[in-house]
Amino acid sequence: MPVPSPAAKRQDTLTRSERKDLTRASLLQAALDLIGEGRSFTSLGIREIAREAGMVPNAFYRHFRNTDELGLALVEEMGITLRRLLREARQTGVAPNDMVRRSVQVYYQYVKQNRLQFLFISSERSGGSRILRLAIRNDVIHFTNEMAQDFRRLGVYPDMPTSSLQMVCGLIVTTMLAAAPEILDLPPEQPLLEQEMTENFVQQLQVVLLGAGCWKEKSSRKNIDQIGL
Amino acid sequence: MPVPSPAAKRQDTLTRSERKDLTRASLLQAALDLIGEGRSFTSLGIREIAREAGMVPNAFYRHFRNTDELGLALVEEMGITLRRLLREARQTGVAPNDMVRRSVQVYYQYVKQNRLQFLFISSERSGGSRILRLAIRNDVIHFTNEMAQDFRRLGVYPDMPTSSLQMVCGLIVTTMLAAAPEILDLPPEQPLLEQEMTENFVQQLQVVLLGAGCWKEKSSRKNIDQIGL
DNA sequence: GTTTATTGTGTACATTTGTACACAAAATGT
DNA sequence: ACATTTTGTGTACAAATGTACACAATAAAC
Repeated sequence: MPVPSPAAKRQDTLTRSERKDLTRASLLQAALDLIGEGRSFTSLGIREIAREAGMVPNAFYRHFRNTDELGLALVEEMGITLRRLLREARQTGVAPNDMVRRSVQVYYQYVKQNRLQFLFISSERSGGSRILRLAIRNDVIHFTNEMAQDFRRLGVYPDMPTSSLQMVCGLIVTTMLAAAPEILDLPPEQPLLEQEMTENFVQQLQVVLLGAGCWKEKSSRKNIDQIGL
Repeated sequence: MPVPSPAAKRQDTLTRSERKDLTRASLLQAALDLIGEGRSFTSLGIREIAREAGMVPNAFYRHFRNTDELGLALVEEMGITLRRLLREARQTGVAPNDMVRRSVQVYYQYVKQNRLQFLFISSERSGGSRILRLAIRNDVIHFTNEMAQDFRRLGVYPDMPTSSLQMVCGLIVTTMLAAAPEILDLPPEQPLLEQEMTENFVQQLQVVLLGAGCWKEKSSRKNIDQIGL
């Protein structure tokens, strides 16, 4: 196995697997582009994707066995996008007063910047292929758990048991993900609608966070989780 | 225009438009059945639906111009289903102590009973066709507003301004709708998973309702809705 | 330097799709 | 009673699709 100076790949020509990865990436991008043009992933065909990627239909099979497999690759890509979001959110910190509003703005920008990926998971999260759906749901659960860990590290709701923390984060994530398609459908350059929606979103998250605070109290007041509102 | 004794339609043969409505309904049902078999509405074709309904492809055009139009009819059907849910929930009353848990159980049963419709809106709410998406979103908004009116009538959060009430109901509806696909994907006859999921769902709604209570106080403490958690 | 494995191309074919057109039956309007 | 409209059928066809097979180029392995 040569591994010819891995830092400096050959000046002009790339190694085979590098090129393969490139065309593979262009297939993924082609699928995303088609989604961006309003087509839904579930209704995409092999030929369509290959055509958009500028290759002959059969080339598709060199990379994926069917569209579902390509979808799974997109889900994986989405996973790292979500993890990056969480990392950026972590750096934003938790201290300032209107942290919720800031986080919402960050998220808003993030959704718009990664438009195609959010379009994809928004529609496939409860859509077409069961395999994709479960894969996405899995990623969302991971995301939720990481968020809960962050809350714990940052000392948000320090007295709350981990399971409740996860439950609350699940609620937050649900709200976030539900906001994504509305953000994406918003007509561009409409600062009024934009602000209205953002404000609504902020308020909803504040309600959740306030509720989590009360929940903690109630749950510790009676040591059983049957609070019976 | 005869209108031949509208209460007693002709014994054996039905009027023309009645039969038309029947086949139309069978087209709608065929689409739902296909969805129930795991196919996604966006990827359904005219021929496929007509075949499932047991008619020749062209007959489809006597009722809908394309699949989107059929989708809109399904959305309309869904609208009355949602309204019925709200009516039943109203009759359940608001008084008892663990009302949330009861409501969740009612909703859970309702989703399972109207499985196909919830499958449909769950996947098309952020899926394929923009027209469908907006139609569904519109229905959801109506549903949310009716729920807010009910809250007002029943005296829940009496001091809360209407706009905040709508915001809170939006959060509840989001949570409800997000729960639907998970309910539908649950393997049948698994009371443990079922109970776990229900419990999580109950807790999330309790957090929201608790938060709405705190929100009211905070919002009236400072008369501006910029509370800055 | 020769062999082999990999990646992409071209051709091919059976299926399926949307839709157009002409037609049949039968209910409705007059 | 007759003419018309409505609703569903049958045939037809161009276009698109998934996939199989044989090939070309070329990087990788020996």
